[in-house]
Order: sequence, then C-alpha cells, then structure tokens
Amino acid sequence: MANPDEAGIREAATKQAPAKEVTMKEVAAHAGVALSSVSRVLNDHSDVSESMRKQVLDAIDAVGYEPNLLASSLRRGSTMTVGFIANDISNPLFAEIAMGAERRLNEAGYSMVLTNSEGSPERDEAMIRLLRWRRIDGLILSVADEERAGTLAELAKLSEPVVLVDREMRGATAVSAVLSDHANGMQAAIDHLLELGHRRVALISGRPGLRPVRERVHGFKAAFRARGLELPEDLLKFDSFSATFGEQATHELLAADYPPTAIVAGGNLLLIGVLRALQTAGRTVGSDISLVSCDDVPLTELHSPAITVIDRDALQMGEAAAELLLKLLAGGEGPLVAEIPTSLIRRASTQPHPMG
Amino acid sequence: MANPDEAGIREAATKQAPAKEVTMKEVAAHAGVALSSVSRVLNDHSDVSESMRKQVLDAIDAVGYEPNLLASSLRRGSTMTVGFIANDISNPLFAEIAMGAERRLNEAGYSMVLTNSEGSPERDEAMIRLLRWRRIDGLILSVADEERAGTLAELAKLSEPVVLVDREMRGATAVSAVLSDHANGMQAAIDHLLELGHRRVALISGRPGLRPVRERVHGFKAAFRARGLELPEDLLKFDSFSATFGEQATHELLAADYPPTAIVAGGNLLLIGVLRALQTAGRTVGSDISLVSCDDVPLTELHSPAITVIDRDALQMGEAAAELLLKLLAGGEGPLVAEIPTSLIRRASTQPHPMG
DNA sequence: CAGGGTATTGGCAACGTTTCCAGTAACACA
DNA sequence: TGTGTTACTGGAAACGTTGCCAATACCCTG
Repeated sequence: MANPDEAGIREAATKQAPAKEVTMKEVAAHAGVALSSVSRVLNDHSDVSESMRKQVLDAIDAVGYEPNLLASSLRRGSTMTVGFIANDISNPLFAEIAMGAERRLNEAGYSMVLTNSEGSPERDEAMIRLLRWRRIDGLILSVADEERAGTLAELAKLSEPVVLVDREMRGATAVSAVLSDHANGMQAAIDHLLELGHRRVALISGRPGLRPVRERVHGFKAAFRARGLELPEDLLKFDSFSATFGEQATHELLAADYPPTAIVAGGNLLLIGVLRALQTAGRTVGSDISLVSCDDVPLTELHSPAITVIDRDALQMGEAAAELLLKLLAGGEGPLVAEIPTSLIRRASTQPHPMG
Repeated sequence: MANPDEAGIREAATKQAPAKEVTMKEVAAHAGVALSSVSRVLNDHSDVSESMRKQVLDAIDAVGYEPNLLASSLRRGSTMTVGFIANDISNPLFAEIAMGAERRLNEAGYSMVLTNSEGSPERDEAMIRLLRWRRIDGLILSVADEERAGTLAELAKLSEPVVLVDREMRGATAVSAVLSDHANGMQAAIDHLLELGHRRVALISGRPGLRPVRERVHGFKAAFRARGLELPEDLLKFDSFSATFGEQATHELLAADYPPTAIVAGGNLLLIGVLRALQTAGRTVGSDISLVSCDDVPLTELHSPAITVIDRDALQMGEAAAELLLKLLAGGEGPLVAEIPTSLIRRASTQPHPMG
C-alpha cells in the first residue's frame, strides 16, 4: 500500500466525480451577503430586513441550494427525529400503531424513523444503539423482552425520552408507556364464555414474560375466580405469538383427554394458526368449538362465522404514544402513562356450550 | 428546516439541559493519545499498533464514549442509510416488501429508514425531499402517482440511486425498478375463469395510471382476445385500492342489468370491501359468484370458501429491490430491472359458471 | 555511522451548519 | 455635535468527525 506508484494510481482513481454540494456558502457568495445572514433567513430569525430576505431567497433558488440536515443537526444538537422500533412490521396491528404515531409526530414537526426488530431481542438492542448513535430526540418502542438486561442497558444509556408501547420494564427506573387494558378485556371475554356455559376454556398466547400475556392471564383468572370456578390450568399454552405456535398448540389441545370447548387466541397471528388447525381437524368454529381472538383485523370480521374479538384502537395507541413523547420532549416530567381501553366485540364464533 | 411551522416548536424545545456529550476528544485525552489515533482505532485502519488499540479501546469504555453518526456522516459524505417510502405501511404486502429490503440492506451494512406516504402524492414529495436533505445514500420507493410532475422533480434533484417498486416513471429518464409480472398473472386468472365458463368477469382495481393496474388490464384483455371473446368493458371499475371502493364498486356491479358472474379484486384491501358487499347482498362466494383476488394474505386462505389468488413473493420483491440498489451503490451502471413472477393459486372461490 | 526504509503517530484542516459577539449605519434627541 | 438607541449585518468559533501530511522513532543494510 505504501508503494508510491500505487499511491499515484489510487490518487488518480480517487478523482471521483466530485459531486460538490451546493452549500450556504455558495448562496451567500451569490447573494453577496454573509453566511450568517443566509442562516438567519433560512431559520426565519426576527432580525432580517425584507430586502435581505428577498436577496437570499432569490440566490437560494438561483444556485439550487438544499439544506444539509446532518450539518444542521450536528450544530444544533437536535435532529427533530424520533425512532420507532416495531416488533413485527408485517403485523397490521403494529403497522397501525406506527402509523398513528407518525401522524401525530409529523403534525408536531418531528419525523419518525421506523425500524423492525422482527421480535428479536438482539436486534432490539442493536436498533436502540444505532438510533442512539444517530442522535434521535426520542424513542417509541415495544421491546421484545421486558426482562433482558442488555435491552435495559441500552435504554439506560439513552438520555432522550422513551415511551414504551404495551410494555413495562420492571428492571428499570419507571419509564413512560402507553398500555392497553388487556386484563379487563380478557376478563370480559372469559366471562362471556363462562356465561355461555363453557368451562374448558383454553388460552393460547406468547411468552408469559410479556405484559400483554401477563395482563391477559390476570383477566382470565379473575373471571374464573369471580364465579368461584376452578382454573383449567392444563389449557394454558404460552410460547410465542406466531401462527405456527397457534397451530401446534391447537392440535395439542384438541388431542388431549379433556379438550377445550372454547379457545382464546392471544393475537392475530396466533388466530391464523388456530384456524388452520381447526380446519385440518375438521372442527367447525361456533358449533363445534367457540373461538375468541385478540385485536380486530379484517380476517376476524370476514371469517364465517365472524370471530368474537377483544378489540382496541391501534391508531389511538400510536397517537397516544406520540403524544406522551411530545410532552416529554417539550420538557415534561416523566414518567407518563396512558391507558387504552379494550372492548369485547361479540360475534358468531362464540356460541352456548351444547351441554352447558 | 426552513419550514416556518416548525419554528415555534423548535424554539420552545431549545431550552434543553446542556447534557455535554462524551466525544473522541475525551477518549484521546484519557488515553493520552491524539484524536486522529482514536479515529484510526475506531475505523480499524491498518496502521495501528496493538498497544495503541488496547489503550484506546480501554479509554473508550472508561469514559463511556458513543460515536456520533451525524458528525461521522457529515465528514465522510455518506450516511450508510437508505430510505424506503411505502405507500401504505398497514398493508401487509408493503410491510413484507419493506421487511425483505431491510434484511438485505442490513446484511450489507446499510440501515433503512422506513416512511409512509399513506398513498398521498404530496407526502411522497415531502418524504423524498426530507430524505434527500438527510443525505440518504439511496432510495427505494413505490410512488403514489407515476405521472406527477412534482414527484419527478423531487426525484430528479436526488443524485443518489433510486429503485422503484412496481412502478415505472415514463416521464423520467429510465430508472431502476423491481416489477412483478402482473400481466401474465392476470391473464392466467382470467383464462381460468373463462375456462370455467364465465364471460361476465368484472375487474375492480386502483387508478389506471398505476403500473399494476395497467399491466393487469393488459393481461385481462389479452385473455379475452386470445379466445376471440368480447371484452366486458362495463365491468371494469377503477378508482382506488381501498376497501371502501371495493365495497362500493361491488354494489354497483351487483345492481347492474347484466351483473358479473365472477369478480377479480385487484388487491387485499379491495378484497375486503368486495367480501363485505357480497355478504351484505347475501351472495355466497363460489356458488353464487366466483372470486379472484391479488396477493395471498391470511384472509384469502382462511376464508370459506378459500379464495383463488394471483400471488407473488413480496419478501422476494423487497430483497430484489435492495439487491438492485446495492449494485447501484457499489457503482453499478443503471438502470437495472428485476422481474418478479406471479402465480395463480386456484382455490374454492372459483367455480364453473352454472350456465356455462 | 550514514542512509533509507517502515511502522506508527500527531497536528490540522476540512465537512455544512448555527449562534454569539461585535460592528456599522441610520436615526432621534438633547 | 455628541450620545444613545434601534435595526440590521459580518466574522468567527463552535458541533464531532475523518483523512491528509508531516514528524518521529525504530530497524536494517552497507
């Protein structure tokens, strides 16, 4: 590499298309004013004369100037950007939350960069770190693992405000969050099933470490307890929110000695697996077995029979998350918490237990 | 940044705490070496001694240093970031494309910032401009309007490589793109319906300005022409890809004097509307009316009867888009084009025409 | 020991902004 | 005429990096 001949060649090859950027300097030169005046015009400071403003503005589109937000952010110490780390962007629920958040943030002049952890705690950490290095002004996320030390550590290093979506991190000092009321939603759903005469009610959901799962289990138990009934412990299946787990768990449940007469699927991906399994096993939803799902998606409405769901307003969740973050960004004291209600939408998939 | 709306907010937010950053300077001081040596270690240049490397690395986590990617990008002239502008992130199809692209880009060391135009050409333009000002290294997008002058202008100002997803911009100098083969897919689907005896086949799709719509119409016409049949011009409905339009168009079609015996929905949102309308009208999919949709989503598989679709691999589309962009980023000469095949998945929603 | 590498390091000027601090001109007032 | 005030403008120092260039120390050869 130190060969002088090579160096020469490299130098020649380095002679890339310069692609010289048009900077404020050019604008200033063209307008015959100082750099600082151009800056003042661009940031509409109070102390600029009309003639100066016109002069600079003309020069700007004469030379085709475009601001460099990197330089601006570096100098200013703020990027006007917030990060959003989604667990799974292909899940319409998260997509809608992200959309709600982005709308609200854009209104306030912030822009949002959306990234996808694909449910991996490692990627979670990597994304937090990357966004931190990018100097985002705030972060909205739904961590993949609430207990993970690495994630906690990465978040702790972030001095900017953070809002969790449907997560609580008990290992950390209290952090702002928007939380949906899974417990009450689930309690209502289970109560509905019990009312219909079901006793063998199964719950299929993700890892019990996650808040939505925890809360739903609370609601589940509360409903049984309220009626003085014993909990069907053997019908609780926790592993992941994926369709494949939904399918596998359903098969296991159906094959048991005392199979359930009703199933609750803890998410729209799980539901897909459950439906596949029921179809394979030749069971008819509604008449053979009752079914409840979480989160209203087109499939639940259009399935025949239509599927009873515990619903919540995903858009609203996103907006609420953005709202909290904006409050914090404006200097508000944290932690702030917003509760999003859930509601039970009864449809044809839940029918009275034939022997109930 | 010149947006006057932002001024007030920024001013309010400026009253931040100082929060002095830990920079390379601190690291250098702590290690007793020069700033440039720290930089060399961080970018692992060849000419650093082992002792220096250790010394600096130790100092780095002694002082808790975190790189500032803004400064780095500014200096280096490259952000290692590519933008992705999606039409509608809550559409699982786009979400999957984005996911495919992000995976491939991450592998190559790039990170992706995902934004959402919500199908609005104005937002399209605004997003292109913003990303340009952020100095992204490349852009993947699916413009909302292929003809719009403003969008063309914004793209023209971008000197970095661009890859379109399922779009062609005829007003611009040729631009790279990943295109799916809608024409053949549609032709196969229509041929399937014609084979089943259907003649009154309706097509509901988005605005005809968009490539997927254009191509599908080609395929549609080709299938009729190939059999020497006359085109049912009155059954072609173009307006938007939304569920509401799907519903409205279906109602119109059903109310016509010569209603269709088969409907093709040009997207998964349209399908939702079509299904709603059919349900309202009391028509049974399959026996009363045949149905084909575009893009395989859980709903099509799990609906009863299951719905015949023209499928394509969305993940692959995203990966292909990233692949093309990476080639261009590596200095490859454009424009590059990748074709993604479509395939017809026959299911129970397409049945022989009773009178066929 | 001179001479010429080689390997490593330090210093310094950028990158494109913003912002503080002076400086200037114009004007009013006494 | 001098003084103070107002309204603007220019200059220059940051922000945190990177990369070129020169400097140093060391080693090897003759």
